[in-house]
Amino acid sequence: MTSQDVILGILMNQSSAGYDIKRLLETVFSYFYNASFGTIYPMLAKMEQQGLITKESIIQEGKPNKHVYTITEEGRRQFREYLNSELQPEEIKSDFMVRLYFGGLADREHVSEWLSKAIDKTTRTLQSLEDIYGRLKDKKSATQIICVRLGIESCKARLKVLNEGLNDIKALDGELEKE
Amino acid sequence: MTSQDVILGILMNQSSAGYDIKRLLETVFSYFYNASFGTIYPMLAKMEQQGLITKESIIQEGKPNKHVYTITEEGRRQFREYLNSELQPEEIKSDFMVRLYFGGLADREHVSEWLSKAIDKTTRTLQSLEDIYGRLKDKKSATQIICVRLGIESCKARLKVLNEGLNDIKALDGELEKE
DNA sequence: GTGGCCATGTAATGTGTTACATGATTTG
DNA sequence: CAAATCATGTAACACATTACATGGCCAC
Repeated sequence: MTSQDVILGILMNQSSAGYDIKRLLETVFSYFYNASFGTIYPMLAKMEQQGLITKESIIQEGKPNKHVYTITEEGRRQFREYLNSELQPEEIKSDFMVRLYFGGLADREHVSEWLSKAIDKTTRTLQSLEDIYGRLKDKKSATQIICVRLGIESCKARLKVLNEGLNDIKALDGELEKE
Repeated sequence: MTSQDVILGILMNQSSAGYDIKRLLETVFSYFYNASFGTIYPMLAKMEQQGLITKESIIQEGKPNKHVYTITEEGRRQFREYLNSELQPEEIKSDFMVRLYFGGLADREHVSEWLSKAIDKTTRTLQSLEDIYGRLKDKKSATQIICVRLGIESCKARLKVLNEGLNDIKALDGELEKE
């Protein structure tokens, strides 16, 4: 899976401009995918050249002009090819988990701070996923519901362990202060 | 966090060769980090040049020779600097979740296959994390236990939703066959 | 005798991020 | 009046993967 496949998938459902694609990625996709403008805009230009999408310039008042891209038949074919291709393993790069693993080498203050930040972030992610779930529960496809539920349940499980972990670390701090 | 930080962290605990580092990453780290030989070997060479680590050649019989690297004081300083640096957000790239999101555009057979594969993989990951947990529960630091428990509970939550999801999809298939 | 494990390394390639450049409009 | 939002795009850079090259030993 590359950014091209993701963009094609989005355009399968509705024609969009690069800016809109970024917005969508930031909201719904942020839990499992991300791409910057520096990826999206050059990729859209490349895809247009290859005939996977067509560009339409929309002149807006009070706002910059938009380039709305629409998927072509060739683009649809390419997307179907992606769906038929081999499923790729998940790629994760978690600074937080790496630090936790090496946590024995860090001060307890640092560890507490990392845990607190992870709790904050996970809480916010959970909130946003639950919002999405509430809004889309009856409208969206079965697989999108599974997708959002996966995020929600993962966040909940994560929060449980994170909170217990933070308590454990703080308990260790308490013991030390007594001595 | 770059591969350099991870390698330094590993070498903080024990001197290792590139091959051993890869092995370790594949087992314990695989849930939240990964690096290929093409990253590890050039990085070790670069780090030696910069004086962060020292190389010792071990001549082995019946096996190829090994280059065992040991962290220097400068390397330790550099690693502490990493622990003091700003926590970086998690990076995830999940082909599986992307496909699920676009699942409405795919055949139900494909979706079932993806879910089954995800269930298999998660089950195996859970198994390996529980093995690690069993072995290290009493030996390792509090933060490493949190780290492994995060993986275990995430996998369990994931499995629950995946199994429910697969049943839902199969139920839809059943309905269709009746018609 | 084929394939897998041990063990290191290089080069080509792919892919993506960050920072910069531009500029009008709206919101606090 | 500063900052965010809308909107597009480029160029330099960082970083990593894949495939290749080498080669002995061991198990099936």
